[in-house]
Amino acid sequence: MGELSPIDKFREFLQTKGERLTRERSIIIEEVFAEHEHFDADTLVSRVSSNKSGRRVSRATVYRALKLLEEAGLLRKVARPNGSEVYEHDYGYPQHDHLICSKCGDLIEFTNEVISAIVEKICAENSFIKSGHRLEVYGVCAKCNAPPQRRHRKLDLV
Amino acid sequence: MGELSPIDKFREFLQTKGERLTRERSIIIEEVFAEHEHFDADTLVSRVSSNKSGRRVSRATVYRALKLLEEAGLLRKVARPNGSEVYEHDYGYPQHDHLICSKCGDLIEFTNEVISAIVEKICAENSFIKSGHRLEVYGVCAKCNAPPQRRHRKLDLV
DNA sequence: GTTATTGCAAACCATTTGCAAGTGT
DNA sequence: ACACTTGCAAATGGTTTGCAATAAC
Repeated sequence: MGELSPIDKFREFLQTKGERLTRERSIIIEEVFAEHEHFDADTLVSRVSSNKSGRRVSRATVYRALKLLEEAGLLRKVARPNGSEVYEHDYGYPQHDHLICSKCGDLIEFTNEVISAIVEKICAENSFIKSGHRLEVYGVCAKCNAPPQRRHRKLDLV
Repeated sequence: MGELSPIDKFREFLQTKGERLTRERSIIIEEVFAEHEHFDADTLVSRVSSNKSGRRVSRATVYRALKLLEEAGLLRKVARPNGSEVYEHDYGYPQHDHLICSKCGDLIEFTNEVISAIVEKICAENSFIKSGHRLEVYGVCAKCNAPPQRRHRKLDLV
């Protein structure tokens, strides 16, 4: 069985709900899956506004589509580095968690099977039916934590 | 060295910032530490409004105080079961994480040292200076997942 | 043709903020 | 006295929604 492409998965999802794959939704999903990186609603709104097709998609429609994409299992919210939620692909990508830099806002992904296993065990012990988890580690990334770098380092050589 | 009470810890914190322990802040911290349970800003607002002393504390002041209590290390945000953030005591309580029931909104605490250890290791590997973490497990708790209980079970015995 | 979807602008909701009056040290 | 804090009401900012026009099936 070949894996469905995101858009086909979405089409399938919409069909089971009696909803429609509109031009706007196609544009949105195309932008969302153009690259595998984290994004927030606002960023997506500007990306679909400057869309090559010249067609604009309203903010409201983007928000409505994001909700559907989450429901469909194509996206998931993973963090809120600066207040607003950040999404990432949740279709065809392995489970992972994030280190969140409080200075630059960067998300660093990591995977760890042991954590997942422990979470499973804890759920079992509590008769808790897990649907997912989110592990966010806060702190400062290596880059931001580097010693105050000499500015204009090249000048030292002059 | 005896542990400071929350209010003493707060007083100390305020002093180092050149800020004051006002009546309003005292009322708030008393309410916050009256019992060890999760709460959100809105709940706290109503609790300090129906305060026994008859004195009201405004919503703005509660929000300002919550921010200070977090800064002081007395409170931490732990989850957002229904959108709004939930606080809990973070002074004198051991590190733990939560199972979050999507039906009843309950938070079930659990502790696991292995998870903390793994998180430490991952941070080290990434030269990430950790300040804290938050592990939220989503799903349905045992209570909500129970088979639709016969209503009025006692009637069976009649 | 019927029903879902869009864009707009207004509504929402939690949280934050400016400011004048009040309070802690 | 002085600087910090309060309450109020208005502002904010991200997200949602009612509705008439429009598009998918």
